[in-house]
Amino acid sequence: MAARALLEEEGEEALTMRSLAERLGIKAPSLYKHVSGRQEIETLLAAEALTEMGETLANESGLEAMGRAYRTWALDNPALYRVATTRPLDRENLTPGLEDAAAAPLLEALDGDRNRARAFWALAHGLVLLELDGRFPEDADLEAAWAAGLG
Amino acid sequence: MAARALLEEEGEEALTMRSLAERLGIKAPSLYKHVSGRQEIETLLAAEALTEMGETLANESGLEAMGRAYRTWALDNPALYRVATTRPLDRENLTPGLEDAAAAPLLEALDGDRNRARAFWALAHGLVLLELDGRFPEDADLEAAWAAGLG
DNA sequence: GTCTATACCCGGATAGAC
DNA sequence: GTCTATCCGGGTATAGAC
Repeated sequence: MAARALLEEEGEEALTMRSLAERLGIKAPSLYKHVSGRQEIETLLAAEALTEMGETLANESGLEAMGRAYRTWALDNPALYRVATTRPLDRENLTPGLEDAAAAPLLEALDGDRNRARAFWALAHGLVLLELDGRFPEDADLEAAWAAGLG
Repeated sequence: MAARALLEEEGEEALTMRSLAERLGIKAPSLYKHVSGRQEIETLLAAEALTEMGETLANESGLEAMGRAYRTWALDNPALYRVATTRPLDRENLTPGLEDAAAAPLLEALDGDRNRARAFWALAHGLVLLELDGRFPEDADLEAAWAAGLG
């Protein structure tokens, strides 16, 4: 989708109906013939991101590898990561099962322990967001922080 | 500060120069005689939040108790929590040492292990944000997730 | 499906009078 | 330290012609 490229090239706030239209070579009002509004675009983006993140984790074995893959994906797609994870999900307009499918690889790696899966997700989410927001000192050894959290 | 009450009563987006002025019974342009702009207000709020969070953790012993206290503070001050933690810190305009002071109690509880302290913070931050954003299922046992992460 | 025109709302910030 | 008047920018979305 064009929205994704716009998001990553110009940042989260640049995703507006006007700039998206401009990128597509049309005028903003024309967008409403294709989507119902901004919310729908964000839901589509979140779905795409969740699917990709699930696939990424499915390719790894072991918590350490999954953590590394999670971080890499997020740092490679920071704006999309935020759109997909830092706001309430519009579950009513999301393909049923998509959210669970994205979480499945991790849950399997943890033998179905949902509490540990939630804790792992939160740890990874927190580490990624704090890194993206520049909250750690410049000289912080983030690999070591990940290792400390997973150990 | 009046900004804090506004934030918690009406949400993060309600913190505008106009609405803050209205709450103070003056007009928006008058605010600029007291602060340089919106950024300064956010920095003051972040400083207040960090101080309080540090004090809150200083009153607890043990990681479990600190986790509980962290969560409680964040859920009691969700909008302020976000202002203070989900954006880059304007360190140049923050009292020197304030950031370190807020982190000190946790660092001490972990015998100065910065990596474990960063992992703990990230875990707590992730759990809080995912909870605030409604990302966990309604029936999720979040106490158990916290316990799983700290165990 | 695209356009133009437009309505409507919001925001941060400044100038200059009092 | 407050006001009024204003500038300038931004956003979502609709109506109606083509």
